[in-house]
Amino acid sequence: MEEEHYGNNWDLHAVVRFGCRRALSPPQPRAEPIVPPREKKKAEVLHLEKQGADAGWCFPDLGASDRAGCGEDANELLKAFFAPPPPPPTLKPLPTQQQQQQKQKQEMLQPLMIPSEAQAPLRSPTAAAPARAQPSGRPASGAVPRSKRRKNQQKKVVCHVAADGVSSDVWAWRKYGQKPIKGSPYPRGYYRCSSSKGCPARKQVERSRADPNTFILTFTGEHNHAAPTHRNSLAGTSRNKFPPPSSSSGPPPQPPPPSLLVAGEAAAAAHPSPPSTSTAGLSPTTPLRTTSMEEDDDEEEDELLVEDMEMAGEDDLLFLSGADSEDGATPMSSLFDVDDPFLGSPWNGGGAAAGAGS
DNA sequence: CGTCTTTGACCAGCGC
DNA sequence: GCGCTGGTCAAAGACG
Ligand SMILES: [Zn+2]
Repeated sequence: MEEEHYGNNWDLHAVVRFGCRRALSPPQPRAEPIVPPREKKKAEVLHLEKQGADAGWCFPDLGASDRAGCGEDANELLKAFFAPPPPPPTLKPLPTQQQQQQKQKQEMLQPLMIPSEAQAPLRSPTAAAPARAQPSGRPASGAVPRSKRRKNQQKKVVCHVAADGVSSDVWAWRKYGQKPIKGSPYPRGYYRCSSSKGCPARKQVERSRADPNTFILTFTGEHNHAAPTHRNSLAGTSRNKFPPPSSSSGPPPQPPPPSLLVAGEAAAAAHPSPPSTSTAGLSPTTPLRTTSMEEDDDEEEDELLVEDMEMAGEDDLLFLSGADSEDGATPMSSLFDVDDPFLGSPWNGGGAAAGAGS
């Protein structure tokens, strides 16, 4: 049930919105009561706002961002994540706390994130890192249980970034899942660090319901390896799936500036089409292959400026917000496909979207 | 050849 | 105790 609903809803909306992102920028009139009284727990979230990837992407440091200097700390952390040079391999299991997305949504609805009371002042002592692990139920699988994913105790860093920001990281991310979220018209994409096999770092990309132009990135886990100077995988990386000849989807994508790197997750999220892969990584030395995507109008969003970093004093989550940037064409490829295969957006030309489909 | 993407199904956690 | 949601895994397909 929900899926169907979501599918229809976010797909269309997403597609449409994105298509007109700039042209129409109506904040979604969706007035849904997204505030389920269900979740009210504690979560450690850091709220950071950022605009402009170039300005400085921020990466989450799940391990260190506690709440105390979240602002500066967070920034540094973020930077560290983004910056390939100094990657401290020291990662420790971070305490984890989970947050409720619905709550996030609420915050997003607000003009900026307000950490204040919105977040609950709770926190847990530190739990051991989740470390995803094995499927618990699945027959043969790995060795770790699906993870002890505690829904409530995972430290996550949430960043709001423009579409381009989504793909701005030095790490390569591989998409391992996508699901519609109940309070959001848009689906959430789940990405894992593909730079290292055992890297527990995970990234969730979701389109902001309030600002379709903005993406909400949630980082969980820390990288246990240095930033990749160059992705390990070259092969299937940037796969761009262009839409079929039919359609119009618009002009071909423009070459994204090398500044960003990373592919575009946002693209996917926002645009249905393209490539997928969020490859990212790529350091300045590495050319990014990423893909291109086809963005119709917004290709220019790439700069993230950190506008405000507000850390919720007690939030366990780090919120970064990137407003929409407008410069930069960041190719996003597959963050989450908002395009959804079900709807097939016109952008893609009919469905080519995502690609897929398989 | 290798990697990544996509989709479906399962499981776990949480809330009521 | 049940139901709901979210998160992850796995398989197949596709692309570079
Ligand atoms: Zn990693």
